[in-house]
Amino acid sequence: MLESLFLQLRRHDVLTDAETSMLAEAITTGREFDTGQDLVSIGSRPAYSTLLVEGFAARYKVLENGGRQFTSLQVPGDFVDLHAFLLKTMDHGIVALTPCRVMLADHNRLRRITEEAPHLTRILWLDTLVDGAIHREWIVAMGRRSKTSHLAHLFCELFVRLETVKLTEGNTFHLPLTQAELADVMGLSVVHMNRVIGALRKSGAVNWSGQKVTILDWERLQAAAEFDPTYLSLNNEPR
Amino acid sequence: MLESLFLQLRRHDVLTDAETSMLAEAITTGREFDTGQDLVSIGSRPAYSTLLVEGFAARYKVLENGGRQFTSLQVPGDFVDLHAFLLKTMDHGIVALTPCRVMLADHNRLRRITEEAPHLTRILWLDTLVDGAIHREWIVAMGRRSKTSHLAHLFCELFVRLETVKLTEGNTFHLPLTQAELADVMGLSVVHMNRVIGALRKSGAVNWSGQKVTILDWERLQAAAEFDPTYLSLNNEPR
DNA sequence: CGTCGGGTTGAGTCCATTCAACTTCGGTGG
DNA sequence: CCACCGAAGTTGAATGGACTCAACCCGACG
Repeated sequence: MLESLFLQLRRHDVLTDAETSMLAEAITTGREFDTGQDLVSIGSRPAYSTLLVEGFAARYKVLENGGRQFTSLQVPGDFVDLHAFLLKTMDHGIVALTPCRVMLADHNRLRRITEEAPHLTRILWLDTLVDGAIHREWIVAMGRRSKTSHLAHLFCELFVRLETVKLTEGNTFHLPLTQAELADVMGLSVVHMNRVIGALRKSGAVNWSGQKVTILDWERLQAAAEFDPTYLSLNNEPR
Repeated sequence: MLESLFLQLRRHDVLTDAETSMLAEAITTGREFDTGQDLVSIGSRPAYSTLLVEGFAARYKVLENGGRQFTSLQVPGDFVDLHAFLLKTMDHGIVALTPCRVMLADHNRLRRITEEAPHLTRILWLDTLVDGAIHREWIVAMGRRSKTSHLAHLFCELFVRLETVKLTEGNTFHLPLTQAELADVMGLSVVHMNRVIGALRKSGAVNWSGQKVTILDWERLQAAAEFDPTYLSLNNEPR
């Protein structure tokens, strides 16, 4: 159940057996959610952090006019609300985009880790820092990239992140989002989202149909996106 | 020199004298930068983290077409690149928007803190988590708020953050940004930025002229921005 | 007095939105 | 078996927002 998490963490640095088992012991009972349910709801003060084990989820905020904005997409192995361990109060919700299986890490256990396992603590801290780095990249994409470039960047990012947790096959990956949900990622209307997808499709670098994204020309996609994976901190080095 | 930092950290939780002095000892020599200089440059692997003591700075990325996007604004007391302690490689630059004075925290000292002072470690971790929360709020603003609402939100955020470090006077604060720089925050052209500012000014909730922002009607500004400061984690509680 | 950086304004173009219609596809019930 | 339905995707047309290009204002400063 925890392989995805460790695949992610071990891309950043080596984990000892002791660290692995200490973290594994902190993560207990699972739970399942249906599509559309909140894994974590806004305003809550969870006593545990949620590890996404299977399925896709997203962090979001809703405005008074009904507009919804996703602030991140979460894939298996992501600690979707590790930040709540210290932020205490959730300032946003997390919704299941597909049926999801999660496991829970008790905050008391996490606190114990910070007291007894400094290196493991740094790795968990790093995990939240990568989240922040992704946020920054999204801000850049929303502010200064063209819409097709933004979409291309998103595909690049998802491909790399899913590759880490072995959820790609060759140059394809499963993307169970509707165009309306993607619009809530990119801050567009559904109609325009559809046209941006059409444009990128026509460019020939990538195809997306039936929940399946196929990268036809990685070089060209990466160039269109100006994608530089540095921000994902994928190299393994002492932290 | 370090008051601003401690004002910020102490809004989140109590710091003991031992923690205060341990952190203070980790933060050494200062340095000064002129407007426009990079405090930290993209691609670098700093051996220390930079604490902004005086002045305004911003994190940014530049795209191939020359477009620049700020991903955060930094005010005195902000650890502008604490994340580099674990991310190692800077994936963005940090530029001085005014003359800046900074101090440096050696990464070896920070590592020692993670090994000897778990609670202080959690507070520093929290500091980076608040950064992430601000990023999320910016994503929401860029994606789904109207432009005037986005600007109003930014003013609310800056007011609250500057209030924490005692850089407000009544309902005014000093904002040493050009409209072009603000445009790089909001992802707009300079011309349109100017019009958005004009619109917000005309609404009467806030005024901005000569580097001085005056909030004329906080209630109305906050309503226009749908500003909820929860994401800044300003309540003091055990972390 | 002239220059330069920053701010402001107008006009025209392009982009993104809304509203609306229509398609496709799976699922469900008569 | 097929008729119907709803969710997702696609397309067209009209409106309004945001961009570029360009001009001009203004105050600081040499």
